[in-house]
Formats: sequence, C-alpha cells, structure tokens
Amino acid sequence: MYEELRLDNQLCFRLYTASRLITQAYTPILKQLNITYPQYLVLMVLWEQDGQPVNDIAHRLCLETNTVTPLLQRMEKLGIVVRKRSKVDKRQQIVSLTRKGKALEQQAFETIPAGMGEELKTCPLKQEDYAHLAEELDSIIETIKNR
Amino acid sequence: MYEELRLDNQLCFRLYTASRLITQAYTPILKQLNITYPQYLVLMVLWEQDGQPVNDIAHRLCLETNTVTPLLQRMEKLGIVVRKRSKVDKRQQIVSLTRKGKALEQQAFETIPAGMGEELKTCPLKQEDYAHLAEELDSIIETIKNR
DNA sequence: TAATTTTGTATCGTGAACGATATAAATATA
DNA sequence: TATATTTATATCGTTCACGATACAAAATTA
Repeated sequence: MYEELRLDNQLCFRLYTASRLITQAYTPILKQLNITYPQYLVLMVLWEQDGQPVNDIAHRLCLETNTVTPLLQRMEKLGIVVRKRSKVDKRQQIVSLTRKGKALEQQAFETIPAGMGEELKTCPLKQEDYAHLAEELDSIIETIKNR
Repeated sequence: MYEELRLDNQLCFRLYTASRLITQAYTPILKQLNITYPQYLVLMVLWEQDGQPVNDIAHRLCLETNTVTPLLQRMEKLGIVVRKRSKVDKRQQIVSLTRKGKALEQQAFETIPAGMGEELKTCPLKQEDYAHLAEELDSIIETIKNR
C-alpha cells in the first residue's frame, strides 16, 4: 500500500471532483437559460469582447479548436451566436453574439451570481480564502501552461 | 459589463481549467500503463480495497453508476479488472483486480509520483500551500455534496 | 512566381459525464 | 404470501474533451 497512490492524497482528484460538483451546481441555474456550462464560458468571453475568431475564444478558455468548433456549432443552432468568414483572412471564422445571445447577459446577471451564492452559502470559506484559492489555482495553471 | 460575469472572476473556471490541465499532464505518464485518468482513479480505489461492488466504487469517486459501469466495462476489456455477480446479492457486480490490474500498482508507483513531480517542479507552491489548497477544496466538495 | 511551410478551422473516433429510463433482484408492506 | 417499493446496475442520448488527421488560405522561402 503506497501512500503516494492513495486517492485521499491526490490533489488532482480533489480538483477533478470540485470542478465536477461546482459544474453540477451551475446546471439547474443554466438550464433556465437553456445553456450548458461550457457554453456559458463561451458567452462570458463574447460578452467581454464580441466578434472574435474561433482561435481566440479557444485560447482564452485553454481549449482546442476541435472542442470549441462543435460547441459553437451547437450555439449557432440555438441562435445565440453566428459565425461569419472574415473578409481579411478567409480562414478565420468570426463569432458574434446574436440579439438573443446579448440578451442572455442580463438574464445571467440576474440569476447566476445569486443562485450560486445560494448553492454555496453554507461553505465555510471566507472572501480571503477564495482569493487565496484563486491565486494557488493560477499558479498551477500557469505552471502547466508554460511547461 | 458586469464584474460578476467576468471570466477572470470565476472560481469555477479556474477549477475547471486546473483540473483539465493537470489531467493532461497525467496523460503521457498514464499512457505508458495504457490507462486513462478516470481508469487510474478506479484502480486507486481497488488497490486500497479489492473486490468492491460498482456502487461503492462510484460513491468513492463521487460519480454515478451510469458513468462507472461503462468505465469498468472498458477496463474489463483491457483485462485489468473482472466483474462477478455477488452470490449474496445477485444485483451486485463485484469488481476485482486481475493479476494484470494488481501488477499495475507497482508500475504506477515507479512512474507516476516521479513523473508528476517532474511536471510540476517549477510550480512555486510549497508543501503547506498544497495542504491548504486540499483543505479548501475539501470544504467546497463537502458543501456541495451535503446540499 | 512557384514551391513549401504555417495557420485556422473542421472532421472523425474514443472515452468520459450525466440526465432519463429500464430491469431484475431484494426488501418492505398490506 | 401477494403487492408495492426500493436498490443495484445497465442502457440510451447528448454534450463535452482531446488526439489524430484533413484541407484550404495565408505566409514564407527558394
């Protein structure tokens, strides 16, 4: 029995579980907007800056285009984004929000922060703990990205 | 532009990204053992205690049986576990390690901790930071599990 | 400018996750 | 003990992730 191979000693398992469970907590809230969690991430990217090529969106989310392309195709079917070939560089697909996609921002603002606050209100972590957690996660993310 | 909807302010996005990137870092190492990351998690559960029903494995990993069942079926095809109906309760499938599955423990011990140490050696986090991070993640996990 | 390389996106196949549903076995209840 | 309920697992459909590959457009080089 190797200590290093104990599930309870794995940071990665905690990250994996925490990530899945938080995403699960988002799901019922996002369902009201008829979107999934990865689609919500794409929307946040576009709400910050509308009209971006697929590559920029993928890079911002640390995903590959072969993940993002079908995601965007589904979002286009839902009528929340449109994709148009760039005239400057015909290889690029420029992704833009539709009116419906833009309208979701207000709806998200009204439901998501409050809803997630409710989900996590019994969590003993304080404001500073969350800030600290964010810093540590950023360290790990940067380390692996630059490896 | 709502601060609450900025990608950079999302704890969840950090968890999601950190989890994916760490799993990616595991992948080349696990490939030497011809297993995936979720399969490695199942193996850790079985190395701790061989011969468990599907439910117990799923519960330990905070997964549903509809995720674990196909995972186990693939592992059975690979010849690292076997599933046998319990004679006490014929509904239960008891999952056990094969000789090959048991042998993987030694191989995992020899390659994974060293390999991951190498991957993360440039990470500025100290031993105590990792311990702290683990505690905070456990808080979040427990909060959501008990909601 | 012709040939080569790089870049941006898409397609394909596999393995998760997970909601919804199905089914048989075990347990509880009438 | 017959019926209803619960439990353990499996199946199905959809949506990610992601490695491998394909292909056209752009950039580079010969």
